[in-house]
Amino acid sequence: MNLNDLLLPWRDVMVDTVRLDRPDLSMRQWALLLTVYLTPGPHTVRRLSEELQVPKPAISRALDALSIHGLVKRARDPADRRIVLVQKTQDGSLFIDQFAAIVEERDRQSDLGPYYG
Amino acid sequence: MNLNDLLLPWRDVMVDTVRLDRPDLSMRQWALLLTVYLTPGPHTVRRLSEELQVPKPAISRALDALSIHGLVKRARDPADRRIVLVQKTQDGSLFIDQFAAIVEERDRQSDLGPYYG
DNA sequence: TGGTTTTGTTTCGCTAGCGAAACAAAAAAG
DNA sequence: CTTTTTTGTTTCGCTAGCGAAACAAAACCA
Repeated sequence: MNLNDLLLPWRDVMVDTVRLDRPDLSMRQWALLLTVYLTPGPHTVRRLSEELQVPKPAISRALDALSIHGLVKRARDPADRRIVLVQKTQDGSLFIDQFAAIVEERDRQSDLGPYYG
Repeated sequence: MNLNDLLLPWRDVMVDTVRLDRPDLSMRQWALLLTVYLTPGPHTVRRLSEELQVPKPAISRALDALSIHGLVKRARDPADRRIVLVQKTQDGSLFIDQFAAIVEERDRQSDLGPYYG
């Protein structure tokens, strides 16, 4: 598999996400969002900070940004009220689905090859 | 194909690129970089602006950032000296190759499935 | 109870990036 | 020549994001 076949879907998806009007997220915010939606929880600030290898304040700020767009929400752990549990939202699930649709479409195009585009 | 199979490689690659120390590029800068390296040229500021649907000054600034990291270079078109041709560099090619290695590795992991991780 | 640790947020000074508008340089048109 | 158009950069005021350090609140410990 050559470089183009491998990376072209990535280019296409990135260009699509750059183009669209919707919330333009930084790479960190994307990584955080996808982690919350695709990997098993519970997702706490501490765990996210360790997993992404990003300082806690940066996680906190990124959560602010994602929350403003309604893509995630914070909830205190009732068993230990220091802990913040990062949770999915309906809007966030929709956003992820739309992103998945872009990825799927671009993957499909790439699989067909240039002669069928 | 479910949501996880489709998007997990994306999450993993984004997390990897967030983690690494090397130049942390914005989504726009990534889209621009991959466009220059993966699609046929010549790449002018105007064409990139139209293709990414991003204002020209934003392209110009993104090129500044990428140039500082040595990932692309600018060259005036000798035939029409208004035009700036955006060109690949050796460092940029290396950077792209490293990114491709991450994508390949993550795709491979995903193809094996969770039982072989 | 009074320290200590853990967890997450806020503040601080700073840098990078944004869109709109103004600008400079080169080429084209008249 | 002298406009006019094309191409890309710079300036402007502003917002968002950064890491380090300080901070607040809850839980733990002795």
